[in-house]
Amino acid sequence: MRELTIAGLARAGGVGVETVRYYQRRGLLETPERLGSLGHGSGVRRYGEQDVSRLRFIRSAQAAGFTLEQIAELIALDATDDRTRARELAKERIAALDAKIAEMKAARDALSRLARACDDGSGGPCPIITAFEPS
Amino acid sequence: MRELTIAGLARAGGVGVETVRYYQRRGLLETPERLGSLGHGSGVRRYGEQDVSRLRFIRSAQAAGFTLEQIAELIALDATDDRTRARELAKERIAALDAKIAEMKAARDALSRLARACDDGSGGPCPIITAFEPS
DNA sequence: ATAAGGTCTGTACCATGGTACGGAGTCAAG
DNA sequence: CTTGACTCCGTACCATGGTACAGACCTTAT
Repeated sequence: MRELTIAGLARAGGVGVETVRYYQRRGLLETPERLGSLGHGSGVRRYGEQDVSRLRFIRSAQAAGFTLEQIAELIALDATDDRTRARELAKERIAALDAKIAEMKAARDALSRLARACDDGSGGPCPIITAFEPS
Repeated sequence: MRELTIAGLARAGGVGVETVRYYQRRGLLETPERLGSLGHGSGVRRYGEQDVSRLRFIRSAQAAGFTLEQIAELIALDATDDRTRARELAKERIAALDAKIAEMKAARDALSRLARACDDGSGGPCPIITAFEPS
């Protein structure tokens, strides 16, 4: 454990080094002490499994639509045991996610209709703008 | 037709006046001539049904994940009859949408698991970060 | 022991999608 | 014919989530 340099951590999380540093600045990832090979405290930072899983969590939570600020709260929350708040945030996000998913499905269907209408075979119109009008 | 002022158009589209102007600057909405009550060309711009439906289209397309730049292309495309390109864009976006929807469903399920785990009833743990790990 | 390549810090810059504001002009009601 | 609300225009500013240096330092292989 604690064997990765920042580049390794970034690779493991599928992000760039600068992004890791950015998350550190935002308080989403820790910035461990710089450890020299002889303990003189001015070496390089090392990261381990904890950090990798935290980084992956950040990416997943982003995919779930949480902002970085909310993710910071989730991480803080993970350390405490405030189940009530955790559930609250989860439920809020589930509702938002459900709404967004429905919206995207509707958009998907509109696009699907559009693609079919604009098939070269049919001689009909291919009206992009009206394709999104409430059908 | 062509009876709305910019505030009316904005209201009809559910956006702010500044947003309408922004879309005009981006070339997504037209900026008609300023018409004075006596035709002296220095009055106020008026907007009609076309503009409203265009504005609504912009919002829907945004919900579908198109960027404003892509939306500009869609609008331009709507005027031409390039069915091939229209289909292409639609299909691209459908694929992206499908991927995103799947991702969001996965996130939703992770959150759902989390909310259940953090139910006050269960005495178990309420581990936010690990809730997102590939189950 | 030196050179190459990664790290660290600070700061600057970027794209996207707005939002705000000052100052001048215009319109509509009283 | 004034007053208040709205419009127009230009420009500045904002939040979010990064991305990109430069210059100094550290580590590692040769």
